[in-house]
Amino acid sequence: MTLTLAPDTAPRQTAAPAHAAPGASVGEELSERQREVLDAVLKLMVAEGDGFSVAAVARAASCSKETLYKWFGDRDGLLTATVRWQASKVRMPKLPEDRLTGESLEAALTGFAASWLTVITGDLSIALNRAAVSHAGSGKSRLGEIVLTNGPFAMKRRIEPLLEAGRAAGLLDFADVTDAFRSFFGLVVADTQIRLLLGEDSHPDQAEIGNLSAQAVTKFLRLYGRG
Amino acid sequence: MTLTLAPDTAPRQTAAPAHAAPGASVGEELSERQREVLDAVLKLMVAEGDGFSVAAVARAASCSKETLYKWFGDRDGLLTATVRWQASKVRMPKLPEDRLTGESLEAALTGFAASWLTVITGDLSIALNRAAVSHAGSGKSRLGEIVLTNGPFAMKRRIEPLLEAGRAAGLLDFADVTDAFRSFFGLVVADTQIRLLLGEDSHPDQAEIGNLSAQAVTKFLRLYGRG
DNA sequence: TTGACGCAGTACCGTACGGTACGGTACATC
DNA sequence: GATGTACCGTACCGTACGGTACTGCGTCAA
Repeated sequence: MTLTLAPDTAPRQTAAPAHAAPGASVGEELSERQREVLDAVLKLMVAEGDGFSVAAVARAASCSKETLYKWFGDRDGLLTATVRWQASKVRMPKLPEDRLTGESLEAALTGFAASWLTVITGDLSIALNRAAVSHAGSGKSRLGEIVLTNGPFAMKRRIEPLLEAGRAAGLLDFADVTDAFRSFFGLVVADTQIRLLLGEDSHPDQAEIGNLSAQAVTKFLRLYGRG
Repeated sequence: MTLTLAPDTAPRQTAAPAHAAPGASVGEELSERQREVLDAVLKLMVAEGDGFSVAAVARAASCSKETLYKWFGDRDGLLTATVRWQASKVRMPKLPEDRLTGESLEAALTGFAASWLTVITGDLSIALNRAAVSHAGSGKSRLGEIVLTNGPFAMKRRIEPLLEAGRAAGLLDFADVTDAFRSFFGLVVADTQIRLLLGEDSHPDQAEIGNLSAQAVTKFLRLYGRG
C-alpha cells in the first residue's frame, strides 16, 4: 500500500511563491523527467549527504540549473520534492485480512519489524534522515516534518490498528496503545538507527534483520501477549 | 564520574597538521578562556544548529578569528573541541556499591534511564547530535564518532556491568548482555530521540521522564527479571 | 518555412564564508 | 624603558555556491 502523503502535507506554507514546486506534493504530479532528476538527487544524497551544490545536481541529471529552479523553486524545494518522492515509493507490508490468530498476529508484527528495519538501515533512508535532522536544526525547511510524518508517525499509524485488532481478538493486553507502540518501536529499533545516523557502518543483512525482528516480537509478546 | 575521553580518542588521524587543535582532547587541557569560547559555541549551536560562521563565534565570544584559528586549527577543530568539551561535562549516576538487591537494582536502572532521557532530551544534546549526524554524512570530520563514543557506547559500557552484577546476584536472567542492553536502550529511548532530532518539540519534563523511566524499567524487569 | 516553446549548457552576479594578515593594546619579563 | 607575548578587532582575499540571464538546439504545430 502506498504511503499517501497528501493528507499529511498540511497547509502549504504561508504565501508560497508562484514558482514554488508545482509537483512538490506527490509522485503522481511529477513528469517522468522530473522523477529522473529527483532520483539523481537521491543518488547524490546517498553519496555526499546534503552538501551537494545545485550545479552538481544539474551535472548529475544532465539538465540545466535554470530548469531545476523553474521546476522546484529553490534548493529547498528541490530537497523537499526529493524527500517526498522517496517517501511516495516506500511500501509497508499489508495487514492480515481475516480473523487474527496468535500466529498471524506474530507474523504480521514480525513482518512490520523486518520491513521497518530494512528501511531504516538502508543507505537511502540514512541519507534522508541525516538531511532531515540537520535541516530540522536550522529550522529553514520542512524536511524534518516530512520525514517525521513518513517515518515514525507513519509506522505508528500503521501498527496501532494491528495492535488494537490484536486486543480486540483477545490476543494482546494493554491499556494504552501509544505505550504499546512505544515499546514495540523501542524493541525493534533500539539503538540501531541512531548508531547508523552517527556513522557506524554496521549494516545488518537480511538474516540479522530477521533475527532481530523475531526477537523483538517475542519480547513484545512476552510483555503484551495474553495467554 | 567524569566521562574520560582520552582512552577512546583513538589514533589521531593521519599526519595531523602542526596547527591542529592543541587542546582538542579534554577539558583539563583547555584554558579558562578557551572553555569560555567553547561554551559560547555551545550556545550558538543550540540557537542556530551548526550553520553559524566562525565570525559569529568570534563575535559571540568576544575574541578574534585569528585566535580561534590559532587555538583550534580550523572550523572542524573548533567543533570537535566543543563536542569534546561538552562530553567531558556529562556525568552519569553512580552504581550501587554494596550487594545488589532487587530494589537497589531497580533503582539503579531507573536512575540510569532517567539520567539518559534527561540528557538526550536536552537542547544541547539535540543540537550536538544533529551536528554530529550531519557531519557523519559528509564524512569530513569525526564528530559522529565522538558522539557515538560518548553517547550510546558510553551508556552501554556503564550499564553492562550493572546488568552483569544483577545476573551474578541472581536477579537477572539473560544469555547475551548485548541483547539485554539493546532491550534496555530500546525500552527507555524508544522513538523519543529520533522524534526530537527530526524537530518535534515535545520535550518531556522531569515528571514525564520519571514515568517513562519507571515504566521502561518495569518492562525490562518483566523481560529479564528472575523471580 | 516559420515561430513558439522547452530545455541543455554556460556565462555571469552577488554574497557569504573560511582562512590570513596586520595594526593596536595590555601585560609580563628583563 | 625595551622587548616579547598574547590577544582583540578588522580589513582583506579567494572561492564556492545560490540564483539569474542568455544563447543555441531540437521538437512540434500551423
